[in-house]
Amino acid sequence: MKGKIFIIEDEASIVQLVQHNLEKEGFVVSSSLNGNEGLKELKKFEPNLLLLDWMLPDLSGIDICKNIRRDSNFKSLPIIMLTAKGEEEDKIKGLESGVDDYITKPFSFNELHARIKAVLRRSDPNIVANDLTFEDLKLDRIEKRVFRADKEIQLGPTEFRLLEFFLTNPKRVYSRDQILETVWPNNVNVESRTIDVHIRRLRQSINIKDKKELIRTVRSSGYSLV
Amino acid sequence: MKGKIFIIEDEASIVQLVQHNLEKEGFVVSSSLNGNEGLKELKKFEPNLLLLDWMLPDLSGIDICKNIRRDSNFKSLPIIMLTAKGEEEDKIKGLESGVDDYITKPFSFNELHARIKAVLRRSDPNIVANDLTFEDLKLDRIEKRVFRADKEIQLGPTEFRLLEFFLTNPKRVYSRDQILETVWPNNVNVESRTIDVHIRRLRQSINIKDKKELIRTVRSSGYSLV
DNA sequence: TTAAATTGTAATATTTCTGTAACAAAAGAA
DNA sequence: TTCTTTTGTTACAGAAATATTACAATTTAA
Repeated sequence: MKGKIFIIEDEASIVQLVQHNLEKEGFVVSSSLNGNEGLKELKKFEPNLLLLDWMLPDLSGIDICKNIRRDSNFKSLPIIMLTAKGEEEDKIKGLESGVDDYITKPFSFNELHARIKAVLRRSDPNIVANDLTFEDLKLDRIEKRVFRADKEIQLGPTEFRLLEFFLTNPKRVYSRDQILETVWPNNVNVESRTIDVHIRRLRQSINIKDKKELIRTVRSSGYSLV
Repeated sequence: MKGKIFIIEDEASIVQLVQHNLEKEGFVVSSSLNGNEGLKELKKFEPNLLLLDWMLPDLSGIDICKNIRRDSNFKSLPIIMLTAKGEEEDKIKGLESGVDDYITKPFSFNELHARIKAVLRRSDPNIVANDLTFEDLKLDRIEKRVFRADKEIQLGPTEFRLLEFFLTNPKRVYSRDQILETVWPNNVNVESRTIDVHIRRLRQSINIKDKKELIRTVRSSGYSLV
């Protein structure tokens, strides 16, 4: 999981291309072809970044931008504008609308990807970081390896995702529901008790003799990394 | 406990959906399907926020609104109107009826939740705050931890909720009934004396030698944080 | 194709929490 | 003071939540 990206763009071909490539990169992507609906879906989707077309059939990109900035829950949502050449870059550049970056069509996916990473790195480093660390725990997303005190640890895929999830927000307590929602593939129905078992497995793997327990149980609430 | 919300809305499906989700978020929720009764129940329930349908079978939303604003006990109760599309948003927007926000149906729960948080943040910051503090007492809702004079204190779930409850309104005296209503899960029947025991347990946990007692007993009324 | 690893669940064990009852103590009322 | 009401304290049994284990089914690797 490298974060969620929402796209509002009326050219279906662009959406398709970008969405497909981003998903290949590990992002969770959702999109809308028009402004009004997009705005609603976006708020439901709660992305970590928005790709926003400058010219839309109904609402203009700026209006959407303003709307988002006014909403306290999305005040700091990073936005990258997609503009067509000749759409007065200066205007956009100088805008007070609160855009984090913009890119001119046509663009290569690599170009876009680079910008996305750059913007996300600023706003929420954990989302794009290749390495997640916490105390003497280290997780390498590229090589899919986990280390505790420099000793490599073998984890199954689910335990890996589970640890990855905890590492993006250490200390925070997550309910079993929240864990299920983000660690398990969507619409998969697993018992909430199943999480206990995976927690147990994860604990067993990452715990080293004489080192402190890293996963805290918060009775009636969930688990957290400490 | 993240505060109490009352819903007056005649579409049972909406009520059910919203109520269920709000409860999952930790709010205590009560609702009514029509205006006249709703108004009565609301005043008994004493919510921190009201979700009010604009079009009701008996009373109109505006009438309810006016009634509430006339009642000195609820003059400043935050209200979010639920309107159907085409119900002349301008009118509502410009209204002097004293609505704090409004949302157009159909809406996503996330959208509603965001607005509720925004409105509550303005009217009663403690209800949605992540950290609650009072003197040298600190409660962290995200990490589910409690500190007294910077020393962490271990609390059971019920004691935690109890303290959380007191912290949202320090100094205020709460009757046992009020405490029961908001700290205990709905429709659970426990002896009112049970609260005494939990108060005792909470006291035992948060009291530090040489530090003053934080929970005050108000004979024949209840308890409060001082 | 076989062996090894991974997953979800159910069953069982263990821990921690809760509510109540019973009695003690304190505060008001008479 | 003495009686009455309310609150404090304690201990304990049952409940609830979590931990642990084993296992069958499935997926992946060899």
